Amino acid sequence: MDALELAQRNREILRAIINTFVDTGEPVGSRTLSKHADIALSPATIRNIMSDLADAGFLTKPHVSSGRLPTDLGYRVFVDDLMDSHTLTSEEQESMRLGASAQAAQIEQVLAQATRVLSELTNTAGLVLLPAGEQLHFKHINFVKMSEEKTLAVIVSMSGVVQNRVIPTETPMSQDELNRISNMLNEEFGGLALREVREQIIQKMAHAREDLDILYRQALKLSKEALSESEAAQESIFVEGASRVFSQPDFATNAEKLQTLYRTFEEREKLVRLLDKCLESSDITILIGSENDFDEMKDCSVVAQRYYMDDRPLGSIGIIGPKRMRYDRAVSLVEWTADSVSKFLSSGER
Amino acid sequence: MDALELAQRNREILRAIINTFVDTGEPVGSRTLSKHADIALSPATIRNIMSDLADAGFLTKPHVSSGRLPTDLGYRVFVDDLMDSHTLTSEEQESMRLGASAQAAQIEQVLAQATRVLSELTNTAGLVLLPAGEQLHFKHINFVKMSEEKTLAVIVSMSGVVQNRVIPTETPMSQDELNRISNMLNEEFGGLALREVREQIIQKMAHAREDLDILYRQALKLSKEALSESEAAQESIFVEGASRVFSQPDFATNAEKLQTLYRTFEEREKLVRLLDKCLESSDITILIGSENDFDEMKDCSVVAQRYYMDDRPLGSIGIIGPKRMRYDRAVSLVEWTADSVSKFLSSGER
DNA sequence: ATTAGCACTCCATGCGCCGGAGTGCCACAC
DNA sequence: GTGTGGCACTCCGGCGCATGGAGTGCTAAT
Repeated sequence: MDALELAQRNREILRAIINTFVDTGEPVGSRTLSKHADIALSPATIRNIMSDLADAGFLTKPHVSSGRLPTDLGYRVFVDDLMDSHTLTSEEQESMRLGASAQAAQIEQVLAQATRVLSELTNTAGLVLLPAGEQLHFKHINFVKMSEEKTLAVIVSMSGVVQNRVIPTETPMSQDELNRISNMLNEEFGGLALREVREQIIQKMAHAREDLDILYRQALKLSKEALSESEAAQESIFVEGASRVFSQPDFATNAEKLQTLYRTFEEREKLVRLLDKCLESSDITILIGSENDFDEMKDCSVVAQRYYMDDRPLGSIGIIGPKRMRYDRAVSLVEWTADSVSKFLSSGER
Repeated sequence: MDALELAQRNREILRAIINTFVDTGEPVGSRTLSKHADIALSPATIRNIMSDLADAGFLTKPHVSSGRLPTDLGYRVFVDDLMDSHTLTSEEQESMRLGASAQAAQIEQVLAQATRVLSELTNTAGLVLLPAGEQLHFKHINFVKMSEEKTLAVIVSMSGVVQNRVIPTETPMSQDELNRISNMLNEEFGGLALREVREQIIQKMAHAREDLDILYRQALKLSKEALSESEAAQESIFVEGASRVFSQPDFATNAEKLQTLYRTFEEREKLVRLLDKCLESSDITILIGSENDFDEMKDCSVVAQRYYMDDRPLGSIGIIGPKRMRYDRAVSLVEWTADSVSKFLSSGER
């Protein structure tokens, strides 16, 4: 008999356990729970139910004679089925107001601010994956001559992301020539996705015989360099308020865990991978404990959501915190933030 | 009678104490020291000397019956007078080779790599203050029209630093006009310090009557916006390997200290202030413990040095680690790194 | 089915004890 | 008077032990 299917009451108990555990951080015992307002059962009965829930894999206990706490699976059914949806207070909504000050800001600044607020409100680390590579659309390219051998390419995307790369140049060109090349490219490729631009360049280079303008061929060559694999190199992430995670009582006591966690946050590479995963689904993504693939983060959960510009997903924004977190609030706040950011990026405000 | 002035022997003892303390991390006692090869004195004698050194303020002890460890002042005389100068191994020198791979790199990447190596070799956090504001010289400016109300300014400095700012535009201009404005400015201001450019713009705006080209006046206005106070906003810093500091036994045990230290590293503002201070002197700067003005870092020391491009100081590079560090190695490595970076930035390699 | 009772387990805390490392001081020797 | 051996004293840290509290699992009664 499936503990979940059968008994509404069991679900109620599981929910209560998780709620109080999230609240207190202590394993919760049957006595404590029987005092809980909503539950009019004796400790003994609750013990039986707890035992069932533990058999079903939703609860566990740190040692044989202590209270229960949720397993990853327990949290999973909680967020999927049991959780009340949290409604944001108007202050919370207000804090996310991407104010008039941001009016003239670059996309990075908007995202950074949103992440900061998100981190503050949830008391976890705020993360945002910046738009990169495939997501970007070509707006403008510009070349600056740094020396005889080096040229700086500045690529501006429609969304306002600016990338720089230095490219070595074999055939020296004057700044004037570079300017003319910029102009050509801007007219030709404006508005296309970077991927498309890359493809077109390769095509055109293949077709371009000597009958073509030599400058044009230079232009193709330069821009190929400038745009090559720029996605991989540029996949980047902001992290805001990581120290909030470290000061959570769940970690602050355990020095080694803290160390490895700190290193993971510093490297960032794994965080990128996590947020990347969240990019795949249009729904909000919740990864609880070991559901993410990284052992050193098995005590953390991730809540993240894509953000858009004009219905095109650009990146993802979310939080990472201890497994023991207020998932209801986290979900609402992340959704609200992703929404605000998307609206801001898409609206005429920009 | 000054313990330092008088006795060469006392200095020898102090040096030995600091060396072994740096090595072991344990307070060092008279017995331990008497076994030290260089010291042929009985524990009792050493105790007397230690007592003198403690009276002079160079040593202290955690509790009444434990070994001695250096005070900040003790470290200070150590680095000033007692320290042997460390000669780098050829591997160490080799690691700092800013290799051919960096050939075509931007200044940020060079600095980031140097800092990473520095952090690895010293097992502390590597820091670098990026060139900003006053240090920068104008190379190229470029405007991209983002929308009717917003223009993106891309400023490239001689050293290869790229800054972006979005500026609100009242009078809409075509991309073509913007290009012409860029050209004007590039010709007019190329090579000047940003500060000078700002000054000239203000001067010229004051003098510019209607008899001047309207486009030129627009140019001045735009560039003034683009360059305004850009220094304050852009003063920025790289931190690499902060986790190395946190895992030092000096901190790893003390959870609260760790917390505040994390936060300090995350905010970065204080780190900027520290490195800024190091910019003032052309000598290598060593700040031991409370010698820096921040209480939360009174258990840390900073070793930093300016780096140059063509004899112009651009920023500073260094490390921050626990007070108990190998100052001799730190000094050599920081000097060597700053030197390598300066040579790289100044030489024809760029 | 639910509950009261009971024996049992485990953790955390506090206490006392003891050994080790180190100091400070005194007296003695050269 | 400078260096040294000896000795009493201090303090830290680890260990064993007892104790109380929280909680469980099981059984028997309602």
